[in-house]
Amino acid sequence: MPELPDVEVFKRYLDATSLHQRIRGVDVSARRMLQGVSSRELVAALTGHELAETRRHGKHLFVRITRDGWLRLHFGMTGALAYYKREDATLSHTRLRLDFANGYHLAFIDVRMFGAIGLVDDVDAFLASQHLGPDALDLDEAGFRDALAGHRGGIKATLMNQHVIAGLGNIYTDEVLFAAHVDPRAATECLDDATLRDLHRATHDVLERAIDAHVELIRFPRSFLLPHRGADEICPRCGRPLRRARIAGRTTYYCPRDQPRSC
DNA sequence: CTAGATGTTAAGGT
DNA sequence: CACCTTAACATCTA
Repeated sequence: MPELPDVEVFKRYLDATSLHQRIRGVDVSARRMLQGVSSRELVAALTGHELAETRRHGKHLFVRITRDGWLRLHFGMTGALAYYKREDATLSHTRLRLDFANGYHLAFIDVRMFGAIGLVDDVDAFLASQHLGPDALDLDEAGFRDALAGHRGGIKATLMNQHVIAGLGNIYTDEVLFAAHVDPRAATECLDDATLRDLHRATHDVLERAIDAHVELIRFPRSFLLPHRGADEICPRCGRPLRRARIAGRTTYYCPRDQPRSC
């Protein structure tokens, strides 16, 4: 479920496993996922070089290749990384595999292939060209308020809009709204300063706690909404049934009693 | 067999 | 123009 916390965990995983090793071979097995780069160019850019550092912005992960260029990974709905030693092969749904000189492999796995693989010269230029908003964890309270200012849609749609703030998806937007007691159907423009302040605080708290929990459901705080997504679940705060609705085009869980803040 | 699933984007409607 | 919903992408699972 790659939203900001998941991608941050992938970043740390890659940092801990795959930096500073010579790339001996590259296998591109999903040409359709390549964006703005040919299979041949990607292989040439990686082969014989090393991964040197990583950057994350929202749901995008960038990996610098010595001496120049950055590999860009977007994880779509089902993307993930796997670092492993077994020679025998290819984990199913591997779309890009790097073979390191030490015998290990780094695989980018993506069942549904909604993710993307690219090569960029300049990360900041890429972010600007995509009109991506600031990373959700980089915003202070004033920046958060400024980012949301002027958006007339519903708060759920605004928070999920990557051009406004980068990193929140369906799951964590629900979690942030739940933490701040805000009705997901509320209009963004009518939220008062106190509510915006609490939404900002909730965004940081939720994302940081999710990263700390390593995005493993079992380790999430019991007070979170996430473990309770599903039919017939109850609000972990008030014990009443959660409501499931379609808001901003996505399945939304919220507590009608505990998330009253609106206009 | 069908419906729905974490993301993004284009297209069409109000 | 601003906003909303739907469909599409590819595949798996309940």
